[in-house]
Amino acid sequence: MDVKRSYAAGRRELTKAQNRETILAAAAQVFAQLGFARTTVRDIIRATNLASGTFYNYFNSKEEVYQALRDAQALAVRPRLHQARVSAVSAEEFFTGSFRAFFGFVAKNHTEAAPASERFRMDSPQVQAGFAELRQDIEAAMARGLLPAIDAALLTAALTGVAFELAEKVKAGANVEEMTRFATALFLGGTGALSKS
Amino acid sequence: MDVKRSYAAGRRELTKAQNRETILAAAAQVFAQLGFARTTVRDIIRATNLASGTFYNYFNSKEEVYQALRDAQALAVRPRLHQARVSAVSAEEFFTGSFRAFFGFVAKNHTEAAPASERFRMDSPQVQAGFAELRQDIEAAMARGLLPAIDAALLTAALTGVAFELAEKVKAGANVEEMTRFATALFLGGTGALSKS
Amino acid sequence: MDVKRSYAAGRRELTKAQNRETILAAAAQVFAQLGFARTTVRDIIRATNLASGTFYNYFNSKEEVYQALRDAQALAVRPRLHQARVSAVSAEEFFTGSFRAFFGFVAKNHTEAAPASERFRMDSPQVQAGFAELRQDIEAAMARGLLPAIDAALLTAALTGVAFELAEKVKAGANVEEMTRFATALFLGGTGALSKS
Amino acid sequence: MDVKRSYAAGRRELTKAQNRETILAAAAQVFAQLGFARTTVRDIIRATNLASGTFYNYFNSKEEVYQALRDAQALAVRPRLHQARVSAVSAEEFFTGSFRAFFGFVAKNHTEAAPASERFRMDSPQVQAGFAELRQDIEAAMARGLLPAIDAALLTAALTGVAFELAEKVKAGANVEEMTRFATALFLGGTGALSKS
DNA sequence: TATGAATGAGGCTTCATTCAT
DNA sequence: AATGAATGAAGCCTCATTCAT
Repeated sequence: MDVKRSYAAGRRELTKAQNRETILAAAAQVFAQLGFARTTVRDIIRATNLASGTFYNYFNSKEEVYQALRDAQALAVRPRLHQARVSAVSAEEFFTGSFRAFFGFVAKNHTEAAPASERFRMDSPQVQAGFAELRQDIEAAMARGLLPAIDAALLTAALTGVAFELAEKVKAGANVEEMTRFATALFLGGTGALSKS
Repeated sequence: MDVKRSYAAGRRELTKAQNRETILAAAAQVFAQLGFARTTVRDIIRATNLASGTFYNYFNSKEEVYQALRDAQALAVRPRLHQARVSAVSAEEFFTGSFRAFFGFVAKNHTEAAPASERFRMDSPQVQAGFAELRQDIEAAMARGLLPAIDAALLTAALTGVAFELAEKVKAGANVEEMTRFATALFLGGTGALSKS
Repeated sequence: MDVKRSYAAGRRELTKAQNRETILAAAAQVFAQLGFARTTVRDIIRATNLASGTFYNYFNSKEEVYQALRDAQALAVRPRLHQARVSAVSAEEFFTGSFRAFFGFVAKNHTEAAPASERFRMDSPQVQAGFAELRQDIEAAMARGLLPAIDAALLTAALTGVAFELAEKVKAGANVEEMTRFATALFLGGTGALSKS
Repeated sequence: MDVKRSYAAGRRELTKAQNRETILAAAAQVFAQLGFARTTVRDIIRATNLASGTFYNYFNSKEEVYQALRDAQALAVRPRLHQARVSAVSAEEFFTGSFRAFFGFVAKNHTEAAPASERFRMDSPQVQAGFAELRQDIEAAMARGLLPAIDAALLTAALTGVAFELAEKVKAGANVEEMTRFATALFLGGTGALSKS
């Protein structure tokens, strides 16, 4: 019976992980199709083979699923962004590396959203941590003399705004390198000017 | 009889206009508190003294109310932005005037939003028209030689992203002039650099 | 002022009658289009130029409008049916006259109903009176020796059933004379057989 | 585990079947009391111990419930009617058997309807199939020489009209045999006359 | 742990009707 | 008498969540 149990437990573990992934994959698809607001837990369940009750063994709400998805994305993209920034030896590399990594990620990972769906951004802990990390990297770069010493909070905000706005262009098919060049030049020139003002 | 009718009509229309305003005001408050997605028509109605059915004499959905709010805002702020841009005689004036008008409007008109609520943007015709106008103004400024001839679509996106992102700082209490200076310097330097790349 | 008042009163009378007719005409059309069950008072009002409140100066519900329509129809067709029956000098004339008058009326007065609409029959007082009259005419015809002395209640029911069922064929385009011949022969032969059983 | 599952499934399905029957029984009662048009889904739910949402696990609308009821009735009565007709070796048997089966069924299965409620007929597939079957049986009987060769469509309509109209008498307490005799004689004589005209 | 039917709160909307003008 | 906006009851239906199996 011990053997049986441990075997069963092993199977169960596997199934647990699989079910979680099943739900996440279904949710990613449904969110992309309907948008977050119009998606219901039922929609997610219906996109799987699982029973409605099973959902609640893994998540407590669609918000939790959404955060898990965002966290997974952030976990996937953050190290790359961070790496691009800490290894930069010039301001140009700092910006180019960051934007290229971000736009590249967006180009690869975005799914077609419903056309008229609302645009929104939910600040999950991981996403917030991502922005905090960006700011820390900026401050570190300023300390290293890579970037001029300007207001790091505002620069973070500006970078974020431009990155997300151009990301829409990328989703619409724009070229990653062109977006990267544009954003890099904008911030290179912009931070140069800010350092003198 | 004519007098009576016109008097009656006047009274009626006054009440109607008042009710419309009542609903819009309630909706603005509830949207700010709960965010658009979590707001229901019932929430809006409950924030007024009106009966549930009355809502439908004025709007067909929360989306319609939202668009009416956005349109009203856009109508209020667009002429000012447009004016600031067409009267600019230098790139600096172009950016400074635009950002100052926008941040000033945001500082005066924003309502307290729930801190972690989703951020979203609904593209009502008026809002879209506002972006189209921005782009046309940019292109006109390029034609006038005020701005260097760079990709107007990308510049529009970047301006939009920075403006909305810094607007959050303004809502959080940041100084309008400081935000204006920062954004202006960023884009002055940025567009200068882009024109040479 | 007296003159003025009486003139006004005259106008009003006229308007009153007109409004009633307006509502009845609109109701007839809407009932035909939507069926009785799916028709609402609002639908009827919307099919007129009148205000919603005005409806209640003339009728208290759609049921009342419906009865008024049925009564008007019954009033139009009953005298003809009655006349056809009392003037009959043979059983054949009795049936032929009745059916021809009924089918002819149906052919002229039916309006296209929604295809999948429910079929229903509301027994307004006038309609009930119409059936009572049929039965009386039947009994009178039996007394005159025109019809054999069989169960008048059952004969009334059978005539009614056949008449309404064949009326559907008439509405679908069947020939009035053919339906009349068929029904007449059926009841001539049928009553003959019943008198011998 | 198999045992457990099948047991559980058995229990579940039992409850499901019971709930379905509960809803159907409640609907039959409410339809009879209020008539179809005035019945709401809520009325049906209120006539059970079930929660409002439960209704929608079984039916999507009152129309669906109604069709289920009609279909069940049609399924119950059609084979008997069909059997009575195909086994008939004379016109008299054809009519007698049909009417007796139908009136007998009505006498046993009818529920008390509100007296002045509308009478209506919804043409569910099963009901339509019932009429089609009647017509086919009639045509087959004509082919066999049992019935004279007259217009089968009109005969079907006439039989239907008389059957439903006399069924009202049965519901009101009339004797099944007497109704059967009356209807049979009517159609025996009637078809005889029609064959000669 | 998985299942999936039951639950009932709560969303949306329409409607008949009232009543101030 | 006519108007038409306001009313709120009441319909419809979906949903997140529970819980017996």
